[in-house]
Amino acid sequence: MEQLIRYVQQVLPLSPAKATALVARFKPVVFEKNSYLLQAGQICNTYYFIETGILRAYAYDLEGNEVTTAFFSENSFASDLLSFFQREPSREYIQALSDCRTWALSYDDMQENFHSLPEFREFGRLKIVASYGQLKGRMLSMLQETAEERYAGLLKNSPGLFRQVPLKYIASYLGITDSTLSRLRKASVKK
Amino acid sequence: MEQLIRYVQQVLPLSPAKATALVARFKPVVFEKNSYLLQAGQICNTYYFIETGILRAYAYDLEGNEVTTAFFSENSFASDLLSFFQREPSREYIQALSDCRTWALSYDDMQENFHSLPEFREFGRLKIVASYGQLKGRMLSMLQETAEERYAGLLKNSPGLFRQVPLKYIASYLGITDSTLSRLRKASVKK
DNA sequence: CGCCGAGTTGAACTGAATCAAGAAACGTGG
DNA sequence: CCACGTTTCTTGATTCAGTTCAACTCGGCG
Repeated sequence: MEQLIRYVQQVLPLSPAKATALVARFKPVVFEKNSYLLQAGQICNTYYFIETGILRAYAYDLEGNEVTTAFFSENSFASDLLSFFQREPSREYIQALSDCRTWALSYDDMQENFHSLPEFREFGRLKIVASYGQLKGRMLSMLQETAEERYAGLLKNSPGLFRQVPLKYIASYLGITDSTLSRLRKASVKK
Repeated sequence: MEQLIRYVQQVLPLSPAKATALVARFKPVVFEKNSYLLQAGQICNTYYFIETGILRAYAYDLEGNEVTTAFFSENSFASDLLSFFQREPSREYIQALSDCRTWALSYDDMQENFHSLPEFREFGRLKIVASYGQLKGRMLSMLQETAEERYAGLLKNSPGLFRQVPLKYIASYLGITDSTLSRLRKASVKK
Protein backbone atom coordinates (compact mmCIF):
# COMPACT_ATOMS: atom_id res chain seq x y z
CA MET A 1 0.00 0.00 0.00
CA GLU A 2 2.82 2.38 0.83
CA GLN A 3 4.20 1.70 -2.63
CA LEU A 4 0.93 2.85 -4.23
CA ILE A 5 0.83 5.95 -2.02
CA ARG A 6 4.38 6.82 -2.98
CA TYR A 7 3.51 6.36 -6.63
CA VAL A 8 0.50 8.69 -6.36
CA GLN A 9 2.58 11.33 -4.61
CA GLN A 10 5.17 11.21 -7.32
CA VAL A 11 2.54 11.77 -10.03
CA LEU A 12 0.86 14.53 -8.06
CA PRO A 13 2.43 16.18 -4.99
CA LEU A 14 -0.05 15.70 -2.13
CA SER A 15 -0.04 15.67 1.66
CA PRO A 16 0.20 12.17 3.18
CA ALA A 17 -3.39 12.52 4.37
CA LYS A 18 -4.74 13.39 0.92
CA ALA A 19 -2.69 10.69 -0.73
CA THR A 20 -4.00 8.12 1.71
CA ALA A 21 -7.57 9.21 1.02
CA LEU A 22 -6.93 8.85 -2.68
CA VAL A 23 -5.92 5.22 -2.44
CA ALA A 24 -8.33 4.18 0.30
CA ARG A 25 -10.66 2.36 -2.05
CA PHE A 26 -7.99 0.20 -3.71
CA LYS A 27 -8.23 -3.47 -2.67
CA PRO A 28 -5.38 -6.00 -2.75
CA VAL A 29 -5.69 -8.73 -5.38
CA VAL A 30 -3.13 -11.33 -6.43
CA PHE A 31 -2.90 -13.17 -9.76
CA GLU A 32 -0.88 -16.18 -10.57
CA LYS A 33 1.22 -16.58 -13.67
CA ASN A 34 -0.80 -17.07 -16.87
CA SER A 35 -4.12 -16.06 -15.30
CA TYR A 36 -6.23 -13.32 -16.85
CA LEU A 37 -7.14 -9.94 -15.41
CA LEU A 38 -9.40 -9.22 -18.38
CA GLN A 39 -10.76 -11.22 -21.29
CA ALA A 40 -11.97 -9.94 -24.65
CA GLY A 41 -15.73 -9.42 -24.59
CA GLN A 42 -15.81 -8.29 -20.97
CA ILE A 43 -16.22 -4.69 -19.94
CA CYS A 44 -13.05 -3.74 -18.12
CA ASN A 45 -14.26 -2.94 -14.65
CA THR A 46 -11.06 -2.53 -12.73
CA TYR A 47 -8.06 -0.28 -12.70
CA TYR A 48 -5.04 -2.18 -11.34
CA PHE A 49 -1.90 -0.87 -9.76
CA ILE A 50 0.87 -3.44 -10.13
CA GLU A 51 2.97 -3.78 -7.00
CA THR A 52 5.00 -6.75 -8.22
CA GLY A 53 4.93 -8.78 -11.41
CA ILE A 54 4.50 -8.12 -15.10
CA LEU A 55 1.55 -8.32 -17.49
CA ARG A 56 0.79 -7.99 -21.15
CA ALA A 57 -2.29 -6.96 -23.11
CA TYR A 58 -2.97 -8.57 -26.45
CA ALA A 59 -5.61 -8.83 -29.13
CA TYR A 60 -6.14 -10.94 -32.22
CA ASP A 61 -5.85 -9.53 -35.71
CA LEU A 62 -7.99 -10.50 -38.68
CA GLU A 63 -5.90 -13.56 -39.52
CA GLY A 64 -6.04 -14.75 -35.93
CA ASN A 65 -2.53 -13.76 -34.89
CA GLU A 66 -1.88 -12.47 -31.41
CA VAL A 67 -0.73 -8.86 -31.27
CA THR A 68 0.75 -7.63 -28.02
CA THR A 69 -0.61 -4.14 -27.48
CA ALA A 70 1.05 -3.26 -24.20
CA PHE A 71 3.23 -4.42 -21.34
CA PHE A 72 2.54 -3.39 -17.76
CA SER A 73 5.35 -3.60 -15.25
CA GLU A 74 5.76 -3.02 -11.55
CA ASN A 75 4.82 0.41 -10.33
CA SER A 76 2.36 1.21 -13.06
CA PHE A 77 -1.33 0.85 -13.83
CA ALA A 78 -2.91 -1.82 -15.99
CA SER A 79 -6.32 -1.55 -17.57
CA ASP A 80 -8.08 -1.27 -20.90
CA LEU A 81 -8.81 2.45 -20.61
CA LEU A 82 -11.19 2.47 -23.55
CA SER A 83 -13.33 -0.33 -22.27
CA PHE A 84 -13.08 1.00 -18.74
CA PHE A 85 -14.17 4.56 -19.44
CA GLN A 86 -16.48 3.99 -22.35
CA ARG A 87 -18.13 1.03 -20.64
CA GLU A 88 -17.97 -1.16 -23.70
CA PRO A 89 -16.67 -4.70 -24.23
CA SER A 90 -12.93 -4.95 -24.55
CA ARG A 91 -11.23 -6.48 -27.56
CA GLU A 92 -8.19 -7.36 -25.50
CA TYR A 93 -6.89 -9.85 -23.02
CA ILE A 94 -4.75 -8.80 -20.09
CA GLN A 95 -2.66 -11.68 -18.86
CA ALA A 96 -0.24 -12.08 -15.96
CA LEU A 97 3.19 -13.12 -17.26
CA SER A 98 4.35 -13.80 -13.71
CA ASP A 99 2.74 -14.07 -10.31
CA CYS A 100 1.48 -10.56 -9.50
CA ARG A 101 0.46 -8.55 -6.48
CA THR A 102 -1.91 -5.72 -7.40
CA TRP A 103 -4.19 -3.07 -5.93
CA ALA A 104 -7.57 -2.95 -7.64
CA LEU A 105 -9.98 -0.03 -7.96
CA SER A 106 -13.43 -0.74 -9.36
CA TYR A 107 -15.14 1.55 -11.85
CA ASP A 108 -17.78 2.51 -9.28
CA ASP A 109 -15.20 3.30 -6.64
CA MET A 110 -13.32 5.42 -9.14
CA GLN A 111 -16.49 7.37 -9.89
CA GLU A 112 -16.97 7.91 -6.17
CA ASN A 113 -13.44 9.20 -5.95
CA PHE A 114 -14.01 11.52 -8.90
CA HIS A 115 -17.03 13.02 -7.20
CA SER A 116 -15.67 13.35 -3.73
CA LEU A 117 -11.97 14.09 -4.31
CA PRO A 118 -10.95 16.95 -6.61
CA GLU A 119 -7.36 15.71 -6.38
CA PHE A 120 -8.42 12.38 -7.76
CA ARG A 121 -9.90 14.10 -10.79
CA GLU A 122 -6.60 15.79 -11.31
CA PHE A 123 -4.76 12.53 -10.86
CA GLY A 124 -7.06 10.81 -13.34
CA ARG A 125 -6.61 13.51 -15.92
CA LEU A 126 -2.83 13.35 -15.57
CA LYS A 127 -2.81 9.60 -15.95
CA ILE A 128 -4.98 9.50 -19.05
CA VAL A 129 -3.06 12.30 -20.73
CA ALA A 130 0.13 10.40 -19.95
CA SER A 131 -1.33 7.25 -21.50
CA TYR A 132 -2.34 9.25 -24.54
CA GLY A 133 1.20 10.55 -24.78
CA GLN A 134 2.71 7.07 -24.62
CA LEU A 135 0.39 5.84 -27.32
CA LYS A 136 1.22 8.80 -29.50
CA GLY A 137 4.93 8.22 -29.10
CA ARG A 138 4.54 4.60 -30.10
CA MET A 139 2.34 5.60 -33.02
CA LEU A 140 5.00 8.00 -34.27
CA SER A 141 7.70 5.40 -33.90
CA MET A 142 5.63 3.03 -36.03
CA LEU A 143 5.21 5.71 -38.68
CA GLN A 144 8.77 6.98 -38.72
CA GLU A 145 11.19 4.34 -37.59
CA THR A 146 12.50 1.09 -39.00
CA ALA A 147 12.17 -2.17 -37.11
CA GLU A 148 15.77 -1.84 -36.03
CA GLU A 149 15.28 1.64 -34.60
CA ARG A 150 12.17 0.57 -32.71
CA TYR A 151 14.03 -2.40 -31.30
CA ALA A 152 16.93 -0.22 -30.22
CA GLY A 153 14.55 2.25 -28.63
CA LEU A 154 12.69 -0.36 -26.65
CA LEU A 155 15.93 -1.97 -25.53
CA LYS A 156 17.13 1.39 -24.30
CA ASN A 157 13.90 2.40 -22.55
CA SER A 158 12.89 -0.96 -21.14
CA PRO A 159 15.92 -3.21 -20.94
CA GLY A 160 14.21 -5.12 -18.14
CA LEU A 161 11.49 -6.28 -20.50
CA PHE A 162 13.93 -8.48 -22.40
CA ARG A 163 14.82 -10.30 -19.22
CA GLN A 164 11.24 -10.81 -18.10
CA VAL A 165 9.10 -11.73 -21.10
CA PRO A 166 9.38 -14.17 -24.02
CA LEU A 167 10.81 -12.55 -27.14
CA LYS A 168 7.85 -13.47 -29.28
CA TYR A 169 5.66 -11.12 -27.26
CA ILE A 170 8.18 -8.34 -27.67
CA ALA A 171 8.32 -9.02 -31.41
CA SER A 172 4.58 -8.64 -31.83
CA TYR A 173 4.67 -5.52 -29.68
CA LEU A 174 7.26 -4.08 -32.06
CA GLY A 175 5.18 -5.10 -35.04
CA ILE A 176 7.69 -7.62 -36.40
CA THR A 177 8.02 -11.40 -36.49
CA ASP A 178 10.05 -13.30 -33.95
CA SER A 179 12.48 -14.31 -36.73
CA THR A 180 13.19 -10.68 -37.46
CA LEU A 181 13.64 -9.85 -33.80
CA SER A 182 16.10 -12.71 -33.49
CA ARG A 183 18.11 -11.35 -36.43
CA LEU A 184 18.07 -7.83 -35.02
CA ARG A 185 19.40 -9.13 -31.75
CA LYS A 186 22.18 -10.96 -33.49
CA ALA A 187 23.09 -7.90 -35.53
CA SER A 188 23.17 -5.63 -32.48
CA VAL A 189 25.53 -7.94 -30.62
CA LYS A 190 28.09 -7.64 -33.42
CA LYS A 191 28.10 -3.88 -33.34
CA MET B 1 -22.11 29.02 -32.57
CA GLU B 2 -25.25 26.95 -32.90
CA GLN B 3 -23.17 24.37 -34.69
CA LEU B 4 -20.83 24.07 -31.71
CA ILE B 5 -23.75 23.83 -29.31
CA ARG B 6 -25.31 21.09 -31.38
CA TYR B 7 -22.01 19.26 -31.43
CA VAL B 8 -21.69 19.46 -27.63
CA GLN B 9 -25.20 18.18 -27.15
CA GLN B 10 -24.55 15.24 -29.37
CA VAL B 11 -21.46 14.25 -27.36
CA LEU B 12 -23.26 14.76 -24.05
CA PRO B 13 -27.03 15.20 -23.76
CA LEU B 14 -27.61 18.54 -22.01
CA SER B 15 -30.33 21.12 -21.67
CA PRO B 16 -29.98 24.06 -24.07
CA ALA B 17 -29.13 26.31 -21.12
CA LYS B 18 -26.31 24.05 -19.89
CA ALA B 19 -24.98 23.56 -23.39
CA THR B 20 -24.91 27.30 -23.95
CA ALA B 21 -23.04 27.81 -20.69
CA LEU B 22 -20.52 25.19 -21.77
CA VAL B 23 -19.60 26.99 -24.95
CA ALA B 24 -19.86 30.56 -23.63
CA ARG B 25 -16.10 31.06 -23.43
CA PHE B 26 -15.35 29.97 -27.00
CA LYS B 27 -14.32 32.90 -29.24
CA PRO B 28 -14.60 33.02 -33.03
CA VAL B 29 -11.31 32.95 -34.94
CA VAL B 30 -10.72 32.57 -38.66
CA PHE B 31 -7.61 31.25 -40.42
CA GLU B 32 -6.73 31.52 -44.02
CA LYS B 33 -5.40 28.71 -46.12
CA ASN B 34 -1.81 27.70 -45.30
CA SER B 35 -1.67 29.68 -42.06
CA TYR B 36 -0.65 28.01 -38.81
CA LEU B 37 -2.75 27.45 -35.71
CA LEU B 38 0.26 26.04 -33.88
CA GLN B 39 3.97 25.80 -34.55
CA ALA B 40 6.47 23.33 -33.13
CA GLY B 41 8.15 24.75 -30.05
CA GLN B 42 5.07 26.61 -28.86
CA ILE B 43 2.92 25.43 -26.01
CA CYS B 44 -0.49 24.69 -27.47
CA ASN B 45 -2.72 27.14 -25.69
CA THR B 46 -5.97 26.78 -27.54
CA TYR B 47 -8.56 24.16 -28.18
CA TYR B 48 -10.28 24.83 -31.53
CA PHE B 49 -13.67 23.73 -32.74
CA ILE B 50 -13.69 23.71 -36.54
CA GLU B 51 -16.89 25.10 -37.99
CA THR B 52 -15.74 25.07 -41.61
CA GLY B 53 -12.48 24.09 -43.26
CA ILE B 54 -9.89 21.39 -42.86
CA LEU B 55 -6.52 21.19 -41.09
CA ARG B 56 -3.63 18.85 -40.68
CA ALA B 57 -1.06 18.29 -37.95
CA TYR B 58 2.44 17.23 -38.88
CA ALA B 59 5.89 16.75 -37.42
CA TYR B 60 9.35 16.10 -38.80
CA ASP B 61 11.07 12.77 -38.40
CA LEU B 62 14.79 12.27 -37.83
CA GLU B 63 15.67 12.52 -41.52
CA GLY B 64 13.70 15.74 -41.86
CA ASN B 65 10.65 14.30 -43.63
CA GLU B 66 7.21 15.63 -42.83
CA VAL B 67 4.90 13.14 -41.19
CA THR B 68 1.22 13.97 -41.09
CA THR B 69 -0.04 12.92 -37.67
CA ALA B 70 -3.68 13.92 -37.95
CA PHE B 71 -6.36 15.56 -40.02
CA PHE B 72 -9.05 17.72 -38.47
CA SER B 73 -12.26 18.30 -40.41
CA GLU B 74 -15.41 20.30 -39.94
CA ASN B 75 -17.33 19.58 -36.79
CA SER B 76 -14.43 18.36 -34.75
CA PHE B 77 -11.78 19.69 -32.39
CA ALA B 78 -8.20 20.48 -33.28
CA SER B 79 -5.37 20.80 -30.78
CA ASP B 80 -2.17 19.13 -29.65
CA LEU B 81 -3.67 17.52 -26.57
CA LEU B 82 -0.30 16.57 -25.13
CA SER B 83 1.14 20.02 -25.35
CA PHE B 84 -2.15 21.55 -24.26
CA PHE B 85 -2.67 19.50 -21.10
CA GLN B 86 0.91 18.88 -20.12
CA ARG B 87 1.87 22.50 -20.78
CA GLU B 88 4.98 21.59 -22.70
CA PRO B 89 6.27 22.71 -26.11
CA SER B 90 4.65 20.95 -29.03
CA ARG B 91 6.63 19.01 -31.58
CA GLU B 92 3.93 19.55 -34.20
CA TYR B 93 2.59 22.09 -36.59
CA ILE B 94 -1.12 22.53 -37.13
CA GLN B 95 -1.83 24.09 -40.48
CA ALA B 96 -5.00 25.20 -42.23
CA LEU B 97 -5.39 23.37 -45.54
CA SER B 98 -8.25 25.67 -46.50
CA ASP B 99 -9.76 28.87 -45.16
CA CYS B 100 -11.26 27.97 -41.79
CA ARG B 101 -13.81 29.33 -39.36
CA THR B 102 -13.18 28.14 -35.82
CA TRP B 103 -14.23 28.64 -32.22
CA ALA B 104 -11.30 28.91 -29.85
CA LEU B 105 -11.12 28.09 -26.15
CA SER B 106 -7.98 29.09 -24.27
CA TYR B 107 -6.32 26.85 -21.70
CA ASP B 108 -7.22 29.23 -18.87
CA ASP B 109 -10.84 29.42 -19.95
CA MET B 110 -10.95 25.65 -20.11
CA GLN B 111 -9.64 25.44 -16.55
CA GLU B 112 -12.33 27.89 -15.47
CA ASN B 113 -14.91 25.69 -17.14
CA PHE B 114 -13.53 22.61 -15.42
CA HIS B 115 -13.85 24.27 -12.04
CA SER B 116 -17.25 25.81 -12.48
CA LEU B 117 -19.07 23.32 -14.70
CA PRO B 118 -19.21 19.65 -13.70
CA GLU B 119 -20.71 18.92 -17.12
CA PHE B 120 -17.66 20.37 -18.78
CA ARG B 121 -15.46 17.99 -16.82
CA GLU B 122 -17.56 15.15 -18.13
CA PHE B 123 -17.38 16.53 -21.63
CA GLY B 124 -13.62 16.86 -21.39
CA ARG B 125 -13.18 13.35 -20.13
CA LEU B 126 -15.35 11.97 -22.94
CA LYS B 127 -13.38 13.86 -25.56
CA ILE B 128 -9.98 12.79 -24.37
CA VAL B 129 -11.01 9.17 -24.01
CA ALA B 130 -12.38 9.35 -27.54
CA SER B 131 -9.09 10.78 -28.79
CA TYR B 132 -7.26 8.01 -26.99
CA GLY B 133 -9.53 5.51 -28.70
CA GLN B 134 -8.87 6.92 -32.15
CA LEU B 135 -5.15 6.84 -31.57
CA LYS B 136 -5.33 3.28 -30.36
CA GLY B 137 -7.32 2.22 -33.41
CA ARG B 138 -4.75 3.79 -35.67
CA MET B 139 -1.93 2.20 -33.70
CA LEU B 140 -3.52 -1.22 -34.11
CA SER B 141 -4.04 -0.68 -37.81
CA MET B 142 -0.34 0.15 -38.14
CA LEU B 143 0.57 -3.04 -36.29
CA GLN B 144 -1.84 -5.38 -37.99
CA GLU B 145 -2.75 -4.15 -41.44
CA THR B 146 -0.96 -3.84 -44.74
CA ALA B 147 -0.69 -0.51 -46.54
CA GLU B 148 -3.51 -1.58 -48.82
CA GLU B 149 -5.85 -2.38 -45.94
CA ARG B 150 -5.09 0.91 -44.23
CA TYR B 151 -5.76 2.76 -47.47
CA ALA B 152 -9.05 0.93 -47.96
CA GLY B 153 -10.05 1.66 -44.38
CA LEU B 154 -9.33 5.36 -44.62
CA LEU B 155 -11.10 5.60 -47.95
CA LYS B 156 -14.13 3.98 -46.38
CA ASN B 157 -14.16 6.04 -43.18
CA SER B 158 -13.12 9.39 -44.62
CA PRO B 159 -13.86 9.47 -48.34
CA GLY B 160 -14.09 13.26 -48.14
CA LEU B 161 -10.42 13.54 -47.22
CA PHE B 162 -9.38 12.38 -50.66
CA ARG B 163 -11.33 15.20 -52.21
CA GLN B 164 -10.01 17.87 -49.86
CA VAL B 165 -6.33 17.29 -49.24
CA PRO B 166 -3.26 16.55 -51.39
CA LEU B 167 -2.50 12.86 -51.63
CA LYS B 168 1.02 13.26 -50.32
CA TYR B 169 -0.35 14.26 -46.93
CA ILE B 170 -2.63 11.26 -46.91
CA ALA B 171 0.30 9.05 -47.85
CA SER B 172 2.40 10.22 -44.93
CA TYR B 173 -0.60 9.85 -42.64
CA LEU B 174 -0.89 6.22 -43.76
CA GLY B 175 2.81 5.71 -43.26
CA ILE B 176 3.58 5.11 -46.93
CA THR B 177 5.17 7.10 -49.77
CA ASP B 178 3.12 9.01 -52.30
CA SER B 179 4.30 6.63 -55.02
CA THR B 180 2.84 3.70 -53.15
CA LEU B 181 -0.42 5.51 -52.52
CA SER B 182 -0.66 6.30 -56.20
CA ARG B 183 -0.21 2.61 -57.05
CA LEU B 184 -2.77 1.55 -54.46
CA ARG B 185 -5.27 3.93 -55.98
CA LYS B 186 -4.65 2.54 -59.42
CA ALA B 187 -5.03 -1.03 -58.19
CA SER B 188 -8.27 -0.30 -56.37
CA VAL B 189 -9.84 1.23 -59.47
CA LYS B 190 -9.29 -2.00 -61.37
CA LYS B 191 -11.04 -4.14 -58.80
C1' DC C 1 13.78 -39.87 -20.94
C1' DG C 2 11.06 -37.64 -24.19
C1' DC C 3 8.46 -33.78 -25.23
C1' DC C 4 7.31 -29.03 -26.00
C1' DG C 5 7.76 -24.17 -26.19
C1' DA C 6 11.28 -20.71 -27.14
C1' DG C 7 14.71 -19.05 -29.98
C1' DT C 8 17.81 -19.16 -34.08
C1' DT C 9 18.93 -19.69 -38.76
C1' DG C 10 18.73 -20.26 -43.96
C1' DA C 11 16.57 -19.63 -48.57
C1' DA C 12 13.15 -17.86 -51.25
C1' DC C 13 9.87 -14.43 -51.71
C1' DT C 14 7.27 -9.99 -51.48
C1' DG C 15 5.47 -5.46 -50.17
C1' DA C 16 6.95 -1.14 -50.16
C1' DA C 17 10.84 2.31 -50.68
C1' DT C 18 13.84 4.75 -53.63
C1' DC C 19 15.11 7.35 -57.46
C1' DA C 20 14.23 9.47 -61.56
C1' DA C 21 11.38 10.99 -65.31
C1' DG C 22 7.28 12.65 -67.23
C1' DA C 23 2.26 14.39 -67.33
C1' DA C 24 -1.33 16.98 -65.40
C1' DA C 25 -3.26 20.58 -62.52
C1' DC C 26 -2.71 24.87 -60.26
C1' DG C 27 -2.03 29.74 -59.20
C1' DT C 28 0.26 33.97 -59.98
C1' DG C 29 1.95 37.80 -62.32
C1' DG C 30 2.13 40.09 -66.52
C1' DC D 1 -6.78 35.42 -69.80
C1' DC D 2 -2.73 33.35 -71.13
C1' DA D 3 2.11 31.78 -70.08
C1' DC D 4 5.18 30.04 -66.94
C1' DG D 5 6.87 27.95 -63.02
C1' DT D 6 5.68 25.04 -59.27
C1' DT D 7 3.38 21.54 -57.06
C1' DT D 8 0.94 17.25 -57.44
C1' DC D 9 0.41 12.87 -59.20
C1' DT D 10 1.72 8.91 -61.89
C1' DT D 11 4.73 5.43 -63.63
C1' DG D 12 8.85 2.37 -64.40
C1' DA D 13 13.11 0.01 -62.82
C1' DT D 14 15.63 -1.33 -59.13
C1' DT D 15 16.67 -2.30 -54.36
C1' DC D 16 15.90 -3.62 -49.73
C1' DA D 17 13.74 -4.56 -45.28
C1' DG D 18 11.12 -7.76 -43.40
C1' DT D 19 8.08 -12.10 -44.06
C1' DT D 20 7.36 -16.83 -44.67
C1' DC D 21 8.19 -21.43 -43.97
C1' DA D 22 10.74 -25.09 -42.58
C1' DA D 23 14.50 -27.12 -40.15
C1' DC D 24 17.22 -27.32 -36.23
C1' DT D 25 18.98 -26.33 -31.27
C1' DC D 26 18.46 -25.70 -26.65
C1' DG D 27 16.63 -25.76 -21.94
C1' DG D 28 13.11 -26.91 -18.86
C1' DC D 29 9.58 -29.80 -17.06
C1' DG D 30 6.36 -33.70 -16.46
